[in-house]
Amino acid sequence: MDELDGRLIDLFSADPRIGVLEASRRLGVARGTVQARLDKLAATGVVTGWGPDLSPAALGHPVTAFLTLEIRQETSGGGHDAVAQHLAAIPEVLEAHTITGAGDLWVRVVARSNADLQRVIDHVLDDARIVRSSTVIALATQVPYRVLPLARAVADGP
Amino acid sequence: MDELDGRLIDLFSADPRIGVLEASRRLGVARGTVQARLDKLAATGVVTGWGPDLSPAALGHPVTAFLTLEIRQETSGGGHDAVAQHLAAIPEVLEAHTITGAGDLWVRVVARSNADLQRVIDHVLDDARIVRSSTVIALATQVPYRVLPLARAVADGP
DNA sequence: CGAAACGCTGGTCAACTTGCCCAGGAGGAG
DNA sequence: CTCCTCCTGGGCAAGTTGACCAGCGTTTCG
Repeated sequence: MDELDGRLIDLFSADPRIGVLEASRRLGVARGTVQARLDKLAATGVVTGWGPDLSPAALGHPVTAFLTLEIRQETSGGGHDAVAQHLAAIPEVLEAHTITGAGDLWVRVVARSNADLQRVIDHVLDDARIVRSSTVIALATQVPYRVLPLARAVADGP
Repeated sequence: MDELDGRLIDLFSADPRIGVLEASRRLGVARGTVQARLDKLAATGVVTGWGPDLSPAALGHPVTAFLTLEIRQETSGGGHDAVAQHLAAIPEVLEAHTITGAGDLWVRVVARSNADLQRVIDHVLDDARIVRSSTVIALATQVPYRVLPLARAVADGP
């Protein structure tokens, strides 16, 4: 991940349609170099995919909420994984992580409206292993999700 | 956003390199149709981009944490935006939203290690408008970020 | 009912890009 | 010094793209 990789990612993030040849022209390097760098970035896992970025809002789900779930402590284990499976089956669940604290789970959900959010939450909580939950609603996005600045910082060196 | 759009997004998510022609072959529709659908999906904002997906972990930042910030109440307003600008300047800040509750801000950060996380948090809190903060560290990802299931649900109808 | 609008098909065309190959040069490591 | 890695610049066949077009079935609307 050197400075050329940084400029390469910058370029493709700003203009993903350009293709390898055009990128090599803009960066002033040979086409083979661009191909090799892209292959390496994919091989090292820095670039995980080129799929389309989807907007939940444009899909009719403009409401985002964060749920914090408390999971029943079980000596048999597997409680987390079982709940995770339950969550993964709900399309409105976009993301879920275990977090520090008393065996808690953090979940990002979206919904069509505040009323619809109630339905989604009910669906999420429909699992006996969930003991308690709290909900906060995201009002506005101050910083949209982004990794590019981090990539720049890493590429431009410490 | 009908069923064909759903299959189209599915296809390009699973195999972004295929191109319009190959997609039309696999879906059994004319090439012009695929082009028109993709144009429309982009025009309606459902597909916001085709940029490379970057992995913070592969960039050397495997530690994810969520910060909840309490912002000083100001009658002059603009406190949120000013803090947002402060946050946007920090590469390790991947995302920030205002949330319900007492004027709070929710922030996602990454760091190179738990020790490095301290440095990042210090950096985030270096703003006089931030009154209080709490931190939780993400231990494991139970459900990775995804929008595809939601897109399928929307496409396949209510 | 009839007409217009719309979306899809299946075809053409030139221009471009891709994937793959190669030999050679520059720079660092042993 | 020599090996090794990376980058360059070139060439090739095959494939893809973007832009068109006429035709046709369906839906919408006056």
